Amino acid sequence: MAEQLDMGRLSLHDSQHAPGGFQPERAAYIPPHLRGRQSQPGPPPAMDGPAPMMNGSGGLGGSAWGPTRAYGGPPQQRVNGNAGGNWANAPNFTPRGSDAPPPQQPGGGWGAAPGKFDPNAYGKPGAGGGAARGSGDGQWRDGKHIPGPANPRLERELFGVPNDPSKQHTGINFEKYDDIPVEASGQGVPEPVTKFTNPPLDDHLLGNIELSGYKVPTPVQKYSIPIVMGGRDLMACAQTGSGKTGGFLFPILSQAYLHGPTAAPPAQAGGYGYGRQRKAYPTSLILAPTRELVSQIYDEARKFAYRSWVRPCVVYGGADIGSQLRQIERGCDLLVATPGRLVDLIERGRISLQNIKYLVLDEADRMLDMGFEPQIRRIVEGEDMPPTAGRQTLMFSATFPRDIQMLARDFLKEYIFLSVGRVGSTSENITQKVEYVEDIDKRSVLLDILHTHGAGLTLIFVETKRMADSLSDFLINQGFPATSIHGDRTQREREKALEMFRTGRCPILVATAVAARGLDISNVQHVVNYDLPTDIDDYVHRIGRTGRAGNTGMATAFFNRGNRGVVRDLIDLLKEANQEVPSFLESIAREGSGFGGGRGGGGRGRGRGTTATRDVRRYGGGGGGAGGGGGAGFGGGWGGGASQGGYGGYPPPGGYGPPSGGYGGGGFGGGYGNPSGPAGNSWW
DNA sequence: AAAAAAT
Repeated sequence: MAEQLDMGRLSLHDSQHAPGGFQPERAAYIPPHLRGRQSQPGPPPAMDGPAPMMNGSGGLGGSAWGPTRAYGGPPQQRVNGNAGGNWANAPNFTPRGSDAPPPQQPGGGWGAAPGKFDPNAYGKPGAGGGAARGSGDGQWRDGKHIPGPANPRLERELFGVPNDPSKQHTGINFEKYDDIPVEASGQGVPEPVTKFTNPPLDDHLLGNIELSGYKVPTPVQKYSIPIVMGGRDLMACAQTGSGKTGGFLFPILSQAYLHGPTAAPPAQAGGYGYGRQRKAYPTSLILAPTRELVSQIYDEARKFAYRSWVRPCVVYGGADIGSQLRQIERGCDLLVATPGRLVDLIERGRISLQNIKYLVLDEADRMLDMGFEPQIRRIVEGEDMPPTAGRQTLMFSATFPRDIQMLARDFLKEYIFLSVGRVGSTSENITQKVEYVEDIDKRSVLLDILHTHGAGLTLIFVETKRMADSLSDFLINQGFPATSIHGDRTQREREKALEMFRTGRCPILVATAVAARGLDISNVQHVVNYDLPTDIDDYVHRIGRTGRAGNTGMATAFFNRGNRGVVRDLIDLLKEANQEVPSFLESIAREGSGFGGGRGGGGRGRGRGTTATRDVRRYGGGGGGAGGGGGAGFGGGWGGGASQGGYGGYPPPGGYGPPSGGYGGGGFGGGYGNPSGPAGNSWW
């Protein structure tokens, strides 16, 4: 079945093939070591003049960074002008090309005089000009970034029409984010930036940021930009909505624009016959857990890569692999992927990681929850990815349990630890209500709510896929324009449901956890937790779907005794957000069995169960911490010796700072680096 | 307990 999402995504590129022009059946692929080399006889033109516009000739770009554009179009050559280039600021990185200069490099290859390549090297006279490709159709030449031509149509697609609410950016930016607490620790933390300016950011990137409508960096971005641009590894505890996508895309792309592609081709033995090895060598890899998330990141990347020489690609399962392969073949500098599909492509020999300079693991905790650890380890440690010293690694995770610490220890080098406050917790623009509703009454109470708050988008969370189906069926039978999204629906159905919801044609969406995190849907007016999650972090994520972008939002939760496991966390959260705490919550909390409210005992004690964000190297390194004393008031954290008890309240009332007696001993049970106890994410 | 993810 054709995947609508995929088709939609790829149609851009497809439509950019030269109309009636050169359109080979398979993308012609120039192996990286042959790029930057003449494919046709003829003297190389002078390189010092302005970049020749190659209208009417298909540009077969030359970049060791990634495969080349094979189709006709405006200038696409990305000739390697910076020999030995190393735009990653990563220290100790040796361009591979200098180790293994490939044969047949007339006119100098890697390590030769910069800027002496032939911009016309891959001109294909008569190949016919096509529409500008937009993202990634700029060039790198003579050590300079030469952006592609403006493309109004694409600009509208990427950035939207001004004042079109359906295209407005949500969840980021806005000065109100300034009150999100951020704490950075580690050796040599650079000063945060306060604005989007050059320096340190590249002008072309700044232009795209402006087109995107972002005015001020979010707190994560203020810190991550100088950290990443300074060549440092980063472990950031931050959640969706904090602007972390920009937090890694901005510095990565800025470096790419400032320093150009690496001139190093992948050193590889064996023949490269044309059309034989069609392998992509991306320089940035971003891994994320869900298809929706990688799509979203890709969409952002396309904006910020607009007219640049960096070409973003996305791959994920459930969609036609053929079209993804073709997309990759046309050039792949920055790859956004779910782990499974990436492994598949690596196995097929279509992607090599040996040019990776930037590795980003987004929502790392979620990826481990979903069982991706083997694939992730394989990708990072078991393939041809450069070792930690040869790349820059950025990890983002909402929480920092033991297994994530292990991952950080194995994947990162001397990293800076960034702890970013929870967006939802500080904002009071979400009105949270908790109602006591027995299971059998939920439907009728929901109908009441839908009748009362008719206008606007309503997102309803349930726990099971079956419930999602039955509830949306019920609502439809009751005459409500509802649809549903969950993991048993096809990718196409999911996309369709989201689109119907986004556009308001189906203003009621019943969702499982698949939609809880990461989805940036604007204008959600009301989030109903029809079934409360068992994890308060999930609750925070869910209600974070509303009240975004400075709008006010409403969140209603149906609570009954089946949810008493979260009652303590819920109360704390409501108080923290200055919300009313219904008295039944307090009394049910008192019914609870004393210590820990049933949570801590199993060994997961996680402070209040919310995002725990301590830099273990500072606060938890000692091996002896016996599960943390669980400071007064933090219900969890009594897990006993091997738990992570007491390691973290979320920003304690007094803000960040060294842990004081108030919250636990800060002991990570068995100690950082020693996997003796139960796994950090064990079931309870 | 559920969900998601390569085929």
